[in-house]
Amino acid sequence: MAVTIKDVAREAEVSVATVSRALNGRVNVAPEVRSHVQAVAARLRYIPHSAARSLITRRTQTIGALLPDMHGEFFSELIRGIDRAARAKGYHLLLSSSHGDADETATALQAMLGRVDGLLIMSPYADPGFIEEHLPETLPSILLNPVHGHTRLPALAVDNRKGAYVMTRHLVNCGHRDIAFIAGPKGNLDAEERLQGHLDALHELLPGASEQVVAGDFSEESGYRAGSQIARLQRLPHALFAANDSMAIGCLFALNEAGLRVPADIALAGFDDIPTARFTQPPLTTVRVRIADLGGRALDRLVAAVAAKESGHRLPPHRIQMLDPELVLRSSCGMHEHRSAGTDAHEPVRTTRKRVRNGSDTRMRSTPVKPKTR
Amino acid sequence: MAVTIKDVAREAEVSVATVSRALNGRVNVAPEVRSHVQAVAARLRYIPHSAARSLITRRTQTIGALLPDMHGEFFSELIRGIDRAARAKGYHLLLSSSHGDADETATALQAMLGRVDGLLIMSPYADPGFIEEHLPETLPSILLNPVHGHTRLPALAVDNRKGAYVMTRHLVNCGHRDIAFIAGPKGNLDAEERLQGHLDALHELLPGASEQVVAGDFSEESGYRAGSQIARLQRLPHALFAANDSMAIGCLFALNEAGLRVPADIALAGFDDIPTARFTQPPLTTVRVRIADLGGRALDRLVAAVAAKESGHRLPPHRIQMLDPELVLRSSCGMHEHRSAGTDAHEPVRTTRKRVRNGSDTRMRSTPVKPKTR
DNA sequence: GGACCGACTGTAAACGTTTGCAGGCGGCTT
DNA sequence: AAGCCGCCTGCAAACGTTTACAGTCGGTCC
Repeated sequence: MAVTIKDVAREAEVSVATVSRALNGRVNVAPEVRSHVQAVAARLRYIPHSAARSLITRRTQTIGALLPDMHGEFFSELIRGIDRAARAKGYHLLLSSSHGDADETATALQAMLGRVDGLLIMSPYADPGFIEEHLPETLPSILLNPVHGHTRLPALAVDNRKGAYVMTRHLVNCGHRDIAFIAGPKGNLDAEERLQGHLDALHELLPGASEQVVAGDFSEESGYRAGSQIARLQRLPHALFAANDSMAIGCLFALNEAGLRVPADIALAGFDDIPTARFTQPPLTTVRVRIADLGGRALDRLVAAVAAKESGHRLPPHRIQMLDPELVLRSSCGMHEHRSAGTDAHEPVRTTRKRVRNGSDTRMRSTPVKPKTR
Repeated sequence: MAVTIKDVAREAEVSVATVSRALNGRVNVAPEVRSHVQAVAARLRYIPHSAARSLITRRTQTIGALLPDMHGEFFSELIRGIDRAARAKGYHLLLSSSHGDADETATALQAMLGRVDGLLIMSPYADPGFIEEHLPETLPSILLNPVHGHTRLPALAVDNRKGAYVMTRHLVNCGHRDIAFIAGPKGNLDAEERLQGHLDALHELLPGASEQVVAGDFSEESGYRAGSQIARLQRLPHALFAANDSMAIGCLFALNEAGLRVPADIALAGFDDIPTARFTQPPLTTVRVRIADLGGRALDRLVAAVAAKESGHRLPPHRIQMLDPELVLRSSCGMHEHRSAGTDAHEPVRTTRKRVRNGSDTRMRSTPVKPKTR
């Protein structure tokens, strides 16, 4: 049916071996033969059968991405980063997302196993036991956003703790002394790390301050509930730090409804910098995660691992690489009313600022910008 | 290296043929033999080599998705729809997105060719010439959001025209007589269809009304510019209809800056229902596109085409299938001030309303809700 | 002029599966 | 008791590539 290498060989009056060599850019094929073969292949619209090739070469030129059920900008940015990097390296991307539970994730993983050279895994269920159970030792894999205890796999993660720490420090620097935290779901690692970062900063910078943690689950509704609850308190906190932007936005609704003005009556900050954060009233101060970068770097590292395996080299030691998030200062934190952001300038890590398109953002990076590798 | 079917056969003391039949659920294998083989395969952690299988079966169980450079919710929803449907049908998803120009798209397409059973194409460059040039006749494919003249391929598209028509009709029903339109980029099909739908409604419902079309390019900035320009007019239109939400939001900023109140001074509507639309002040009336549905249906149809091809059936005639968008009524259109939404009830198509979570949305569907197939 | 060498090309094996075909074996029918 | 039939199993070919190895051919060196 389809045209194979044999058809090309017959038509070009050479052997299949020569066709293969000519088309794959091997040396040892006469230039005129090569161009002739290429011409014939193009004329016949020859498409190599990648399965046959994979069978003999034992590589698929495909990496798999196993992702959780995600929405919006976070998902699209992550994919963009992975996809771009994959194409740059000549790999295809096999995607499996939207897994609701551990079983689904396991099934999806199993289904990918024969078909990929490496695996990028981002999953709340990918704990060491799960990995041990379902992932062959020999398949190069990278974990994204894990820190699920320790696994044998290398990992890349956003430094949630540092991000939350820096935000809380910023709030303190703005003059807020009484800071409440709206937490994410119990058992969610991101949520717990953010809480921890907040508490660390609190204890360190405001010794003796009481911990005020309100429950939430990352949903807008839970933010709304937390906001209403807080608005009813006798003694209002100075500032609210929500573990993600969605909750911050829900909270903002509740505060508005209660007649409280942000940031005049109470300051507010979020985490993630979802696009909507720029458009709330007032615009939301938050923590930005460079998501596309996260995906791209993960892929680059995975490809390196695949290459290392094939050339028989020992893989470099499994490291967990942390990506620093950056503070995005808008007006909801009240910094312009209490103290200028300059207060943060005494922090030990170097900071950079730049004006961006919107005009109302001020970004601060907590570490020097690294030059892009490659 | 890896464990193959032969290893399983040797270990289970049967032939490879029996292993194959046992594992693939063929009939004609004794129950006890089957379970024994399964046990051995599991113990050995046997993973079938999918390339070898593809080679002989001539199917990859993979469909490719060729997508343009997209951001945010639209992208993630589309992928979600496709991914879910693919998994339900037992197909893998090979993704290639973020293509900036026709050459890049062609390269990505070529790279997919040997590896997929079918192709889902959404690309501004996928015109009939491009298709003819790069896509083999024999590969089942479906176009998403095209209507690029006519191609030999079946297609699924959002009915931009109808959506814009219905929105303009709604604005007219709200009492607005003087409606300006902020257009999308020239040459963009979505943009042109939306403009056309608006103009159709205008001419039909307000005969003799003058066309007021302001240029834009779908970016927030262009919406802002359009808004400033309109705010400076001697005679303000009653309503503004932006060809997408981003421009509507930019425009809203400009109107606010100019001291105009929405909807009291001027009504505003958008298109797409991006998440941010719920959070603007006032919340934005817009047109919702059920994107995940679009992706899911496209995949279902593609799989049907693949199956048809394999069973040798003639494919059903290539149809373009239109998906109706739905009106999302919030307060920016001023409907509650001029006329109640009930005015729309005389429209010929059936409408349904429901309260949604947010409490401030009223959705109207312009056609009856179809039961989910399967 | 013969041996050797280098550049190129062809032959054939191998990759891991699926599946058509044939054969074995037990039980049932006549 | 012989034949038949149906269930189950094994043998071996085939899928389309890549690549080790062998071979051809013309030229160069002694």
